[in-house]
Amino acid sequence: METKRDNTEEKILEAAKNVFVTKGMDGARMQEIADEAGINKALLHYYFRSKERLFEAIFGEIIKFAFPKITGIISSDEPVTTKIEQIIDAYTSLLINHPFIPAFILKELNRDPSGIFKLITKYGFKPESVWGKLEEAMDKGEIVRMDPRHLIINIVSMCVFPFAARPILNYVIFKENKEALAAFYAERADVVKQFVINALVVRK
Amino acid sequence: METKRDNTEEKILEAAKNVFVTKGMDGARMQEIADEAGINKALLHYYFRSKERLFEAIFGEIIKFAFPKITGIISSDEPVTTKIEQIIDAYTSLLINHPFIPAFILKELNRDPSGIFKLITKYGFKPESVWGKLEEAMDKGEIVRMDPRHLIINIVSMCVFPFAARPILNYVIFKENKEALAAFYAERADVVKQFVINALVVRK
DNA sequence: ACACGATTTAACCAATTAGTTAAACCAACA
DNA sequence: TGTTGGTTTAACTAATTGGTTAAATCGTGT
Repeated sequence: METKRDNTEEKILEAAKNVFVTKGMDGARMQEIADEAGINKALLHYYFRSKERLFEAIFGEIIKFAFPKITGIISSDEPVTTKIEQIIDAYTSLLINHPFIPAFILKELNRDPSGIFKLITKYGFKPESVWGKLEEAMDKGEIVRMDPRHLIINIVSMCVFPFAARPILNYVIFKENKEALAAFYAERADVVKQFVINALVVRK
Repeated sequence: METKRDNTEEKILEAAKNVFVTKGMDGARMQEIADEAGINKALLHYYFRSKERLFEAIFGEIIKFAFPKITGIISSDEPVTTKIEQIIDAYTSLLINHPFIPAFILKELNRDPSGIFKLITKYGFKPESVWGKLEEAMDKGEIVRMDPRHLIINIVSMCVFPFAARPILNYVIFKENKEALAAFYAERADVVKQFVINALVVRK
Protein backbone atom coordinates (compact mmCIF):
# COMPACT_ATOMS: atom_id res chain seq x y z
CA MET A 1 0.00 0.00 0.00
CA GLU A 2 1.45 3.29 -1.12
CA THR A 3 -0.25 5.63 1.31
CA LYS A 4 1.44 3.96 4.26
CA ARG A 5 4.87 4.25 2.68
CA ASP A 6 4.34 7.90 1.74
CA ASN A 7 3.17 8.64 5.22
CA THR A 8 6.20 7.30 7.11
CA GLU A 9 8.60 8.64 4.50
CA GLU A 10 7.03 12.04 5.05
CA LYS A 11 7.28 11.60 8.82
CA ILE A 12 10.94 10.67 8.53
CA LEU A 13 11.80 13.64 6.34
CA GLU A 14 9.99 16.01 8.66
CA ALA A 15 11.72 14.56 11.74
CA ALA A 16 15.10 14.54 10.05
CA LYS A 17 14.68 18.16 9.01
CA ASN A 18 14.02 19.19 12.60
CA VAL A 19 16.96 17.28 13.98
CA PHE A 20 19.41 18.24 11.24
CA VAL A 21 18.46 21.89 11.49
CA THR A 22 19.01 22.17 15.22
CA LYS A 23 21.89 19.70 15.61
CA GLY A 24 23.59 19.85 12.23
CA MET A 25 24.89 16.87 10.32
CA ASP A 26 27.46 15.96 12.96
CA GLY A 27 25.28 16.52 16.00
CA ALA A 28 22.26 14.67 14.62
CA ARG A 29 21.71 11.08 15.81
CA MET A 30 19.87 8.51 13.75
CA GLN A 31 18.22 7.24 16.91
CA GLU A 32 16.89 10.69 17.69
CA ILE A 33 15.51 11.06 14.19
CA ALA A 34 13.81 7.69 14.50
CA ASP A 35 12.33 8.65 17.87
CA GLU A 36 11.09 11.98 16.57
CA ALA A 37 9.49 10.21 13.62
CA GLY A 38 7.87 7.72 16.00
CA ILE A 39 9.58 4.74 14.42
CA ASN A 40 12.67 2.65 15.11
CA LYS A 41 16.18 2.76 13.78
CA ALA A 42 15.84 -0.37 11.66
CA LEU A 43 12.95 1.13 9.74
CA LEU A 44 14.77 4.39 9.36
CA HIS A 45 17.63 2.61 7.61
CA TYR A 46 15.09 0.61 5.66
CA TYR A 47 13.86 3.87 4.09
CA PHE A 48 17.12 5.79 3.81
CA ARG A 49 20.07 3.49 3.62
CA SER A 50 22.48 5.82 5.40
CA LYS A 51 22.69 9.05 7.33
CA GLU A 52 24.50 10.60 4.38
CA ARG A 53 21.62 9.83 2.00
CA LEU A 54 19.02 11.10 4.40
CA PHE A 55 20.96 14.30 4.86
CA GLU A 56 21.30 14.84 1.14
CA ALA A 57 17.60 14.27 0.64
CA ILE A 58 16.84 17.04 3.12
CA PHE A 59 19.60 19.33 1.99
CA GLY A 60 18.74 19.07 -1.69
CA GLU A 61 15.10 19.79 -0.95
CA ILE A 62 16.03 22.90 0.98
CA ILE A 63 18.46 24.26 -1.59
CA LYS A 64 15.98 23.59 -4.37
CA PHE A 65 13.65 25.82 -2.41
CA ALA A 66 16.04 28.53 -1.37
CA PHE A 67 17.75 29.68 -4.52
CA PRO A 68 15.84 29.56 -7.79
CA LYS A 69 12.96 31.84 -6.78
CA ILE A 70 15.09 34.84 -7.49
CA THR A 71 16.29 33.84 -10.93
CA GLY A 72 12.81 34.20 -12.39
CA ILE A 73 12.30 37.67 -10.98
CA ILE A 74 15.63 38.92 -12.26
CA SER A 75 15.03 37.89 -15.85
CA SER A 76 11.66 39.66 -15.96
CA ASP A 77 11.04 43.00 -17.72
CA GLU A 78 9.90 45.07 -14.74
CA PRO A 79 11.76 48.25 -13.81
CA VAL A 80 14.65 47.62 -11.48
CA THR A 81 13.06 49.09 -8.37
CA THR A 82 10.05 46.83 -8.86
CA LYS A 83 12.34 43.86 -9.22
CA ILE A 84 14.11 44.73 -6.01
CA GLU A 85 10.80 44.95 -4.20
CA GLN A 86 9.74 41.61 -5.65
CA ILE A 87 12.98 39.98 -4.55
CA ILE A 88 12.58 41.27 -1.02
CA ASP A 89 8.99 40.03 -0.94
CA ALA A 90 9.96 36.63 -2.31
CA TYR A 91 12.84 36.14 0.10
CA THR A 92 10.90 37.25 3.13
CA SER A 93 7.79 35.19 2.49
CA LEU A 94 9.95 32.16 1.75
CA LEU A 95 11.79 32.56 5.03
CA ILE A 96 8.68 33.25 7.07
CA ASN A 97 7.41 29.88 5.90
CA HIS A 98 10.78 28.13 6.27
CA PRO A 99 12.67 30.09 8.92
CA PHE A 100 15.18 27.31 9.50
CA ILE A 101 16.75 27.52 6.04
CA PRO A 102 19.38 30.21 6.70
CA ALA A 103 20.72 28.68 9.91
CA PHE A 104 20.86 25.30 8.25
CA ILE A 105 22.71 26.47 5.16
CA LEU A 106 25.15 28.63 7.09
CA LYS A 107 25.83 25.77 9.48
CA GLU A 108 26.77 23.31 6.75
CA LEU A 109 28.56 25.93 4.69
CA ASN A 110 31.91 25.49 6.39
CA ARG A 111 31.63 21.75 6.78
CA ASP A 112 31.41 20.98 3.08
CA PRO A 113 31.38 24.09 0.87
CA SER A 114 31.82 22.10 -2.33
CA GLY A 115 28.48 20.39 -1.79
CA ILE A 116 26.63 23.70 -1.67
CA PHE A 117 28.67 25.07 -4.50
CA LYS A 118 27.59 22.18 -6.71
CA LEU A 119 23.93 22.61 -5.86
CA ILE A 120 23.95 26.35 -6.46
CA THR A 121 25.49 26.02 -9.89
CA LYS A 122 23.23 23.04 -10.60
CA TYR A 123 20.16 25.17 -10.04
CA GLY A 124 21.70 27.75 -12.27
CA PHE A 125 22.20 30.89 -10.27
CA LYS A 126 24.18 33.31 -12.44
CA PRO A 127 25.14 36.42 -10.52
CA GLU A 128 26.72 38.17 -13.50
CA SER A 129 23.34 38.68 -15.15
CA VAL A 130 22.31 40.78 -12.15
CA TRP A 131 25.16 43.27 -12.18
CA GLY A 132 24.36 44.26 -15.77
CA LYS A 133 20.73 45.10 -15.15
CA LEU A 134 21.60 47.15 -12.08
CA GLU A 135 24.33 49.10 -13.83
CA GLU A 136 21.96 49.94 -16.66
CA ALA A 137 19.53 51.44 -14.18
CA MET A 138 22.35 53.44 -12.61
CA ASP A 139 23.45 54.75 -16.01
CA LYS A 140 19.91 55.89 -16.70
CA GLY A 141 19.87 57.64 -13.32
CA GLU A 142 16.99 55.58 -11.99
CA ILE A 143 18.91 54.61 -8.87
CA VAL A 144 21.96 55.99 -7.13
CA ARG A 145 25.33 54.77 -8.42
CA MET A 146 27.05 52.13 -6.33
CA ASP A 147 28.79 48.79 -6.69
CA PRO A 148 25.95 46.42 -7.63
CA ARG A 149 27.57 43.59 -5.69
CA HIS A 150 27.39 45.62 -2.49
CA LEU A 151 23.80 46.50 -3.25
CA ILE A 152 22.77 42.87 -3.68
CA ILE A 153 24.66 41.84 -0.56
CA ASN A 154 22.96 44.62 1.38
CA ILE A 155 19.53 43.47 0.29
CA VAL A 156 20.16 39.79 0.87
CA SER A 157 21.76 40.53 4.24
CA MET A 158 18.74 42.42 5.49
CA CYS A 159 16.40 39.70 4.25
CA VAL A 160 18.28 36.65 5.45
CA PHE A 161 20.27 37.60 8.54
CA PRO A 162 17.31 38.28 10.85
CA PHE A 163 16.21 34.69 10.30
CA ALA A 164 19.69 33.23 10.69
CA ALA A 165 20.03 35.08 13.98
CA ARG A 166 16.50 34.28 15.10
CA PRO A 167 17.52 33.05 18.58
CA ILE A 168 19.31 36.34 19.23
CA LEU A 169 16.28 38.41 18.27
CA ASN A 170 14.14 36.05 20.28
CA TYR A 171 16.17 36.32 23.48
CA VAL A 172 17.89 39.69 23.37
CA ILE A 173 15.28 41.90 21.73
CA PHE A 174 11.94 40.18 22.20
CA LYS A 175 12.53 38.36 25.50
CA GLU A 176 10.97 35.18 24.13
CA ASN A 177 7.73 36.94 23.24
CA LYS A 178 6.67 34.77 20.31
CA GLU A 179 3.90 37.00 19.01
CA ALA A 180 6.07 40.12 19.04
CA LEU A 181 8.76 38.26 17.12
CA ALA A 182 6.27 36.98 14.55
CA ALA A 183 4.85 40.48 14.14
CA PHE A 184 8.36 41.80 13.60
CA TYR A 185 9.03 39.29 10.84
CA ALA A 186 5.68 40.11 9.25
CA GLU A 187 6.60 43.82 9.03
CA ARG A 188 10.03 43.00 7.72
CA ALA A 189 9.38 42.98 3.96
CA ASP A 190 7.75 46.42 3.90
CA VAL A 191 10.38 47.95 6.13
CA VAL A 192 13.26 46.62 4.07
CA LYS A 193 11.65 47.68 0.80
CA GLN A 194 11.15 51.21 2.03
CA PHE A 195 14.65 51.32 3.47
CA VAL A 196 16.29 50.15 0.26
CA ILE A 197 14.23 52.34 -2.04
CA ASN A 198 15.01 55.34 0.14
CA ALA A 199 18.69 54.50 0.07
CA LEU A 200 18.62 54.32 -3.74
CA VAL A 201 17.01 57.72 -4.36
CA VAL A 202 19.21 59.89 -6.54
CA ARG A 203 19.97 63.27 -5.00
CA LYS A 204 21.47 66.28 -6.71
CA MET B 1 59.75 27.84 32.07
CA GLU B 2 56.75 30.03 31.37
CA THR B 3 57.45 31.06 27.79
CA LYS B 4 57.30 27.45 26.63
CA ARG B 5 53.96 26.90 28.33
CA ASP B 6 52.50 30.11 26.98
CA ASN B 7 53.67 29.22 23.54
CA THR B 8 52.00 25.82 23.28
CA GLU B 9 48.91 27.04 25.07
CA GLU B 10 48.71 29.75 22.45
CA LYS B 11 49.23 27.22 19.69
CA ILE B 12 46.48 25.02 21.08
CA LEU B 13 43.99 27.86 21.36
CA GLU B 14 44.75 28.99 17.83
CA ALA B 15 44.38 25.45 16.46
CA ALA B 16 41.23 24.80 18.45
CA LYS B 17 39.73 28.03 17.19
CA ASN B 18 40.31 27.00 13.58
CA VAL B 19 38.87 23.54 14.06
CA PHE B 20 35.90 24.59 16.17
CA VAL B 21 35.03 27.37 13.75
CA THR B 22 34.95 25.17 10.68
CA LYS B 23 33.68 21.95 12.24
CA GLY B 24 31.64 23.18 15.18
CA MET B 25 31.64 21.64 18.64
CA ASP B 26 30.25 18.30 17.45
CA GLY B 27 32.32 18.02 14.30
CA ALA B 28 35.61 18.95 15.92
CA ARG B 29 37.98 16.11 16.87
CA MET B 30 40.51 16.38 19.63
CA GLN B 31 43.01 14.51 17.48
CA GLU B 32 42.60 17.03 14.70
CA ILE B 33 43.12 19.92 17.08
CA ALA B 34 46.27 18.25 18.41
CA ASP B 35 47.55 17.69 14.88
CA GLU B 36 46.84 21.26 13.86
CA ALA B 37 48.66 22.50 16.96
CA GLY B 38 51.61 20.25 16.11
CA ILE B 39 51.37 18.31 19.35
CA ASN B 40 49.78 15.04 20.50
CA LYS B 41 46.49 14.22 22.14
CA ALA B 42 48.00 13.47 25.53
CA LEU B 43 49.51 16.92 25.75
CA LEU B 44 46.30 18.49 24.57
CA HIS B 45 44.46 16.93 27.50
CA TYR B 46 47.36 17.88 29.72
CA TYR B 47 46.62 21.54 28.99
CA PHE B 48 42.83 21.49 28.70
CA ARG B 49 41.34 18.65 30.66
CA SER B 50 38.38 18.09 28.36
CA LYS B 51 36.90 19.09 25.03
CA GLU B 52 34.17 20.97 26.88
CA ARG B 53 36.71 23.15 28.73
CA LEU B 54 38.67 23.87 25.62
CA PHE B 55 35.52 24.86 23.80
CA GLU B 56 34.43 27.19 26.57
CA ALA B 57 37.83 28.82 26.63
CA ILE B 58 37.52 29.63 22.93
CA PHE B 59 33.88 30.54 23.06
CA GLY B 60 34.18 32.89 25.99
CA GLU B 61 37.11 34.65 24.37
CA ILE B 62 35.14 35.20 21.19
CA ILE B 63 32.00 36.49 22.86
CA LYS B 64 34.04 38.79 25.05
CA PHE B 65 35.35 40.24 21.82
CA ALA B 66 32.18 40.34 19.79
CA PHE B 67 29.67 42.21 21.89
CA PRO B 68 30.89 44.95 24.20
CA LYS B 69 32.51 47.19 21.58
CA ILE B 70 29.16 48.66 20.71
CA THR B 71 28.04 49.50 24.21
CA GLY B 72 30.68 52.19 24.55
CA ILE B 73 29.76 53.89 21.32
CA ILE B 74 26.06 53.98 22.13
CA SER B 75 26.49 55.72 25.45
CA SER B 76 28.62 58.49 23.93
CA ASP B 77 27.38 62.05 23.24
CA GLU B 78 27.91 62.17 19.48
CA PRO B 79 24.98 62.90 17.14
CA VAL B 80 23.12 59.78 16.16
CA THR B 81 24.36 59.63 12.58
CA THR B 82 27.93 59.76 13.84
CA LYS B 83 27.18 56.97 16.25
CA ILE B 84 25.76 54.83 13.48
CA GLU B 85 28.86 55.40 11.40
CA GLN B 86 31.05 54.51 14.35
CA ILE B 87 29.12 51.31 14.97
CA ILE B 88 29.45 50.26 11.35
CA ASP B 89 33.18 51.01 11.45
CA ALA B 90 33.63 49.12 14.70
CA TYR B 91 31.72 46.06 13.57
CA THR B 92 33.41 45.88 10.20
CA SER B 93 36.95 46.30 11.42
CA LEU B 94 36.33 43.73 14.15
CA LEU B 95 35.04 41.23 11.61
CA ILE B 96 37.78 41.90 9.09
CA ASN B 97 40.24 40.92 11.82
CA HIS B 98 38.12 38.02 13.09
CA PRO B 99 36.00 36.92 10.13
CA PHE B 100 35.14 33.58 11.71
CA ILE B 101 33.12 35.02 14.59
CA PRO B 102 29.69 35.24 12.91
CA ALA B 103 29.73 31.72 11.48
CA PHE B 104 30.91 30.39 14.82
CA ILE B 105 28.25 32.12 16.88
CA LEU B 106 25.44 31.32 14.49
CA LYS B 107 26.53 27.69 14.37
CA GLU B 108 26.42 27.22 18.13
CA LEU B 109 23.31 29.34 18.51
CA ASN B 110 20.89 26.49 17.92
CA ARG B 111 22.91 23.91 19.77
CA ASP B 112 22.86 25.67 23.11
CA PRO B 113 21.15 29.07 23.04
CA SER B 114 21.15 29.44 26.81
CA GLY B 115 24.95 29.54 26.85
CA ILE B 116 25.06 32.52 24.51
CA PHE B 117 22.16 34.16 26.27
CA LYS B 118 24.06 34.04 29.54
CA LEU B 119 27.20 35.51 28.05
CA ILE B 120 25.37 38.35 26.33
CA THR B 121 23.61 39.44 29.48
CA LYS B 122 26.83 38.91 31.43
CA TYR B 123 28.63 41.43 29.25
CA GLY B 124 25.72 43.75 29.76
CA PHE B 125 24.22 44.49 26.39
CA LYS B 126 21.05 46.49 26.98
CA PRO B 127 19.12 47.01 23.75
CA GLU B 128 16.45 49.23 25.31
CA SER B 129 18.91 52.08 25.75
CA VAL B 130 19.37 52.16 21.98
CA TRP B 131 15.72 52.58 20.98
CA GLY B 132 15.40 55.71 23.09
CA LYS B 133 18.32 57.54 21.50
CA LEU B 134 17.12 56.69 18.02
CA GLU B 135 13.54 57.80 18.67
CA GLU B 136 14.82 61.13 20.02
CA ALA B 137 16.66 61.74 16.77
CA MET B 138 13.53 60.86 14.81
CA ASP B 139 11.43 63.26 16.88
CA LYS B 140 13.90 66.02 16.18
CA GLY B 141 13.69 65.20 12.46
CA GLU B 142 17.38 64.33 12.18
CA ILE B 143 16.63 60.97 10.60
CA VAL B 144 13.61 59.47 8.92
CA ARG B 145 11.00 57.90 11.20
CA MET B 146 11.01 54.12 11.41
CA ASP B 147 10.92 51.32 13.97
CA PRO B 148 14.34 51.59 15.66
CA ARG B 149 14.51 47.82 16.06
CA HIS B 150 14.27 47.34 12.32
CA LEU B 151 16.89 50.00 11.81
CA ILE B 152 19.36 48.31 14.13
CA ILE B 153 18.66 44.91 12.61
CA ASN B 154 19.22 46.38 9.14
CA ILE B 155 22.57 47.80 10.13
CA VAL B 156 23.77 44.73 11.96
CA SER B 157 22.59 42.50 9.12
CA MET B 158 24.59 44.40 6.53
CA CYS B 159 27.67 44.36 8.75
CA VAL B 160 27.57 40.76 9.92
CA PHE B 161 25.91 38.67 7.25
CA PRO B 162 28.56 39.09 4.53
CA PHE B 163 31.05 37.52 6.92
CA ALA B 164 28.72 34.74 8.03
CA ALA B 165 28.13 33.87 4.38
CA ARG B 166 31.76 34.27 3.41
CA PRO B 167 31.98 30.94 1.56
CA ILE B 168 29.03 31.94 -0.63
CA LEU B 169 30.62 35.25 -1.57
CA ASN B 170 33.89 33.45 -2.10
CA TYR B 171 32.50 30.82 -4.46
CA VAL B 172 29.45 32.34 -6.10
CA ILE B 173 30.47 35.96 -6.53
CA PHE B 174 34.25 36.04 -6.42
CA LYS B 175 35.10 32.59 -7.85
CA GLU B 176 37.68 32.01 -5.13
CA ASN B 177 39.59 35.18 -5.99
CA LYS B 178 41.02 35.94 -2.56
CA GLU B 179 42.23 39.45 -3.29
CA ALA B 180 38.94 40.52 -4.81
CA LEU B 181 37.09 39.21 -1.78
CA ALA B 182 39.44 41.01 0.60
CA ALA B 183 39.04 44.22 -1.37
CA PHE B 184 35.28 43.83 -1.17
CA TYR B 185 35.38 43.51 2.61
CA ALA B 186 37.70 46.51 2.84
CA GLU B 187 35.18 48.68 0.96
CA ARG B 188 32.32 47.37 3.03
CA ALA B 189 32.29 49.88 5.90
CA ASP B 190 32.18 52.95 3.65
CA VAL B 191 29.52 51.46 1.40
CA VAL B 192 27.27 50.49 4.28
CA LYS B 193 27.70 53.86 5.97
CA GLN B 194 26.72 55.72 2.82
CA PHE B 195 23.83 53.35 2.19
CA VAL B 196 22.41 53.74 5.68
CA ILE B 197 22.86 57.49 5.84
CA ASN B 198 21.18 57.85 2.46
CA ALA B 199 18.30 55.65 3.63
CA LEU B 200 17.85 57.84 6.69
CA VAL B 201 17.64 61.19 4.91
CA VAL B 202 14.36 62.96 5.66
CA ARG B 203 12.45 63.97 2.53
CA LYS B 204 9.49 66.32 2.35
C1' DA C 1 75.05 15.52 38.32
C1' DC C 2 70.44 16.37 39.48
C1' DA C 3 65.71 17.87 39.47
C1' DC C 4 61.75 19.39 37.27
C1' DG C 5 58.37 20.38 34.00
C1' DA C 6 57.18 19.96 29.18
C1' DT C 7 56.52 16.54 25.75
C1' DT C 8 56.19 12.15 23.37
C1' DT C 9 54.90 7.40 22.63
C1' DA C 10 51.85 3.90 22.61
C1' DA C 11 48.78 1.21 24.48
C1' DC C 12 44.46 1.06 26.49
C1' DC C 13 39.31 1.74 28.29
C1' DA C 14 34.61 2.90 27.98
C1' DA C 15 31.03 4.98 25.64
C1' DT C 16 28.77 6.18 21.65
C1' DT C 17 26.99 5.39 17.29
C1' DA C 18 26.10 4.11 12.22
C1' DG C 19 24.71 0.32 10.22
C1' DT C 20 23.34 -4.86 9.91
C1' DT C 21 20.77 -8.95 10.56
C1' DA C 22 17.29 -12.28 11.46
C1' DA C 23 13.26 -13.47 13.30
C1' DA C 24 8.73 -12.37 14.44
C1' DC C 25 4.47 -9.50 13.82
C1' DC C 26 0.58 -7.37 11.64
C1' DA C 27 -2.65 -5.58 8.35
C1' DA C 28 -4.40 -5.59 3.90
C1' DC C 29 -5.44 -7.89 0.05
C1' DA C 30 -6.13 -11.55 -3.41
C1' DT D 1 -6.03 -18.90 3.74
C1' DG D 2 -1.70 -17.65 2.22
C1' DT D 3 1.22 -14.03 0.51
C1' DT D 4 3.34 -9.70 0.70
C1' DG D 5 5.31 -5.50 2.37
C1' DG D 6 5.69 -2.40 6.13
C1' DT D 7 7.13 -2.64 10.95
C1' DT D 8 9.05 -4.07 15.32
C1' DT D 9 12.33 -6.15 18.43
C1' DA D 10 16.59 -7.11 19.95
C1' DA D 11 20.92 -8.38 19.59
C1' DC D 12 25.09 -7.65 17.30
C1' DT D 13 29.43 -5.50 14.67
C1' DA D 14 32.80 -2.45 13.61
C1' DA D 15 34.53 1.91 13.85
C1' DT D 16 35.19 6.16 16.01
C1' DT D 17 36.37 8.95 19.70
C1' DG D 18 37.04 11.28 24.33
C1' DG D 19 39.82 10.47 27.84
C1' DT D 20 43.46 7.92 30.70
C1' DT D 21 47.77 5.98 32.00
C1' DA D 22 52.55 4.91 32.56
C1' DA D 23 56.93 4.97 31.13
C1' DA D 24 60.44 7.19 28.47
C1' DT D 25 62.66 11.44 26.61
C1' DC D 26 64.32 16.08 26.25
C1' DG D 27 65.77 20.73 27.61
C1' DT D 28 67.02 23.95 31.00
C1' DG D 29 68.32 25.91 35.02
C1' DT D 30 70.67 24.85 39.67
